Amino acid sequence: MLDKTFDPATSEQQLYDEWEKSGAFSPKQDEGAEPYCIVIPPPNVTGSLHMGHALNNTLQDVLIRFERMRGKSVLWQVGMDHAGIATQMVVERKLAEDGNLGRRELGREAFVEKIWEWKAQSGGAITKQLRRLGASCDWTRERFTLDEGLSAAVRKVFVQLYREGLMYRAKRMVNWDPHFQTAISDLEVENREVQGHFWHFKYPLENGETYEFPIEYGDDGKPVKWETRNYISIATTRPETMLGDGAVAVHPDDERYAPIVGKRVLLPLADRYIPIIADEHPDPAMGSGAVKITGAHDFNDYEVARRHNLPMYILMDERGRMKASDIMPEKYVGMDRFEARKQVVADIDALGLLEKVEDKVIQQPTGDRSGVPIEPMLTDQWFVDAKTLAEPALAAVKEGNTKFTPKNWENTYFHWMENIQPWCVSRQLWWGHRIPAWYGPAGEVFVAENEAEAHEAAKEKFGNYISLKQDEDVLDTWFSSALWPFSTLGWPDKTLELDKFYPNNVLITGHDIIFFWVARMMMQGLHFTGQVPFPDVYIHGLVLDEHGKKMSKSKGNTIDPLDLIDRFGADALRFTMTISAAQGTNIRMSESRVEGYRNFGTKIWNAARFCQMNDCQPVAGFDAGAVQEPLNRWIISEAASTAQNVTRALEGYRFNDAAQMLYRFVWNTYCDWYLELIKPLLNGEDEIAKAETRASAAYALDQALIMLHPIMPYITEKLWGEIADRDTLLITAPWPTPDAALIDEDAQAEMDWVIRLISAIRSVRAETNVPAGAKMPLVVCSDAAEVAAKFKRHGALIGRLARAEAISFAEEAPEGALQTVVDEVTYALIMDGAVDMGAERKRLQGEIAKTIGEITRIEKKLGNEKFTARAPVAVVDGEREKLKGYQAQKAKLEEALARLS
RNA sequence: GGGCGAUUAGCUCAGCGGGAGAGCGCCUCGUUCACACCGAGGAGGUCACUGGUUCAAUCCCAGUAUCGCCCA
Repeated sequence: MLDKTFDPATSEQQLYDEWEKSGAFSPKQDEGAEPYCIVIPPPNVTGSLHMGHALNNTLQDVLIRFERMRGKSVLWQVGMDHAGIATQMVVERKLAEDGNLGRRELGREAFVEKIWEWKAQSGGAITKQLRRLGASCDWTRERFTLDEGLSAAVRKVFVQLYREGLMYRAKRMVNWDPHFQTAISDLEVENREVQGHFWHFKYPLENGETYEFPIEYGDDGKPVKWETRNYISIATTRPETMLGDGAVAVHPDDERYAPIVGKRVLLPLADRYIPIIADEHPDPAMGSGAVKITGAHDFNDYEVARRHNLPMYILMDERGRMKASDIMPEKYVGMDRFEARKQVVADIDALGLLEKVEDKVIQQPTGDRSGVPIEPMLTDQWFVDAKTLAEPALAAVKEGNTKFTPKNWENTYFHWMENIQPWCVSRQLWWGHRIPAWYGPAGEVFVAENEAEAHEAAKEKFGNYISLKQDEDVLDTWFSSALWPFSTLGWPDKTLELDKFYPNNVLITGHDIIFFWVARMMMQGLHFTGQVPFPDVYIHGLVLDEHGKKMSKSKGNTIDPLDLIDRFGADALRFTMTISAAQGTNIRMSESRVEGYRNFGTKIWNAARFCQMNDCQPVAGFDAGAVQEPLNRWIISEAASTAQNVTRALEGYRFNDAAQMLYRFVWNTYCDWYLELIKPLLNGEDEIAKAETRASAAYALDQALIMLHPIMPYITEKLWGEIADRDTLLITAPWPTPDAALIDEDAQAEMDWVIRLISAIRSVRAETNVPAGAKMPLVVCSDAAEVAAKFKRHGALIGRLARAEAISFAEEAPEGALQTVVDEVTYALIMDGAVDMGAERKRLQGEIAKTIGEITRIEKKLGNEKFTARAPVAVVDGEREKLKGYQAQKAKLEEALARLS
């Protein structure tokens, strides 16, 4: 006998181990089975399970389990990425906490050794947590981006791109993170709004020259008043960069400055002369309309400087400290950039050149990991020619070889791909794939898959052995992640797995990852395999808190999925995620929701318990199509149409619909009605009907367990095992095959009538305050044979569920009875005590009013000639039918009311 | 500034050209032998606003307002 509730804590671990041991997580070896593969978006080796992971992996697991049950050879390829910056940060911090030598003191080799030690001990916590969620991924094939095989793939890709001219080293503007002292890609930069200042400086014109500057304008927009100026006014949010200015730019159409374009100003503090140039970049409406140009420290200025061949002065070192150079005044050398900012402002002020300071909200580029302001800087880095790689990737989506669901995310993808910038892939870190480039004594570059090949190349060039030095830098983590859909399957080797599981079937991820992942995997996948990595991309929403705010540690509004699993079980969390995952919507996570779906689990648990108590055991060889009782034909029919709908929903990534339909089937159909309706049969005398009902109840429960399994794997597997001895675990049980023959519309219509009749009687009783336990004689006011036949079949259970007794037939309702109308037949309930006639009258009047409302609406519609002429015949006929029904109902209700008076 | 999305019951959200739905919450009743993590019944909505298309609009189109996200 089952307990009253399922206890996740005592069962989940055991069930998971059982699945894993059974080998169900690995693709089944069956030549005939269609392959199905999802590759996990690799979580970060430092990461732990958060709500986003819980959602992402729940949806993947739902599909994986669904397809596995459909008999496919299923692979959920799992693994982690090495997360260059994040991991290096974690380990450095840990070394510091433990009072060890720092990274630089340790040296590269020893430090990397420490990271591997850390990974062995505490890395990959998330893989254990994915198990708790119930993720049925193939752990035997777990991969890590720094595995030998995947590293070889990275080297091969690098070398090939280099040889094809799609990978190059260049001096370009990059986002420099002074905290980690590395370049990062623009995707790793967040623009944060911060309160800053707008400093207005005066740059004096050379040789004391002057010009007339308009300061007042008339109604026609023309200047009416001027002042004589011997300076140009510029405004900046970053005063320290003025030391590296190469020019002042004004818009070519800006008449205010036309007289001084081409002249020079003295750059204060630096004591250099710089030109005033005309360029489209400055916005005349912003500030003074004149912009200082610091080519080496601003992306826009860099473009201007290139157009005008301006010198670009690098002002800072890798930590963001002002560094010594020809143009750097001695006093600032060594100052931190923010200290230098204060000093520059003070010094300009001292020269009388500080015009004013405004408060201004500025968009501060910030390192998403370090949290410090990013310094745009001109440095030597390796870049991928993303624009060239993007072309086929763009075309693949345009042509529909890869489709996004929901489709509107394709716009985001297109926008990014069409405006793609060279991808900076080198990182000044130690943890990652070291760049396979070696340098000769004069900086000659030899790119090769290993050192020996580099030496060979060098020897060929120089004719003798020379010593080479490998590039110190490593590659962006996402460079290796981009290869994940095929590198994990063995590429570049031609493996069986690659042949079978590439392209993957679908990528499931959040929209914030479209750029990081989807775009780059599309580019690399197409370039190196000639095929899209996946035909489908499903983009799910974000998990927000109850108030619709993004969860973040700093806000303190995070909910820990593991905590929810502890309290409500993994199934409850998974069901919540699944039923909330409507396409194109975010998910607000609230505990009460999870609790509610835990209750849903308990509901099906108790339905199984009821079956167990009533000997409803699955019967071997049960033929659902041969069942006789309408009740049983009905539940089988409902199960079959649910199966059809759930299958279609999952095939179309409509997760919420699938969950919703299952919820309704289990709770509203099976538990609320079917189990109640079969009670009289189970307690009855008809042994044949009883046996059929027991088998049908067990069959329908099995169907529910099978279909719920992808969403709620634990509780369903547990029940599956508890209910009967099985040939297979539920995880590998067959998914229902669609069978239209099982759908019996007659049985559905008949049971629908039973349910409506019972509901109507219950409603009358409740609204007229009939005591809940009272049984009332029921008079059916009809002489139709059809009605009598239905009562013959279902009278007993109607009597039981509606608390009616002594069912009789008559032409008219007796005086003083409660009455209700169902399908144009009046039903009278005889009350032996005093009936609350006032309540009854009011109730009937209400029903009549409602019916009249419907009649009026339809009459108006049918009265419209254009409607009858232009609307489809079926619709018009349908309306006429409805009208007739309502009219008959109104008549019956009015009769009933009349009898009361 | 550009793009995308949202606005439906007290709350959280589905639906999307022909009778307004769910969960939670609320009210009334009920411990009848699966389940109080329950059952029965009920109240509650000019589907943001303004126009347009259509025989018919919560749904399609345009605009407005408010909110959110992304990009510059």
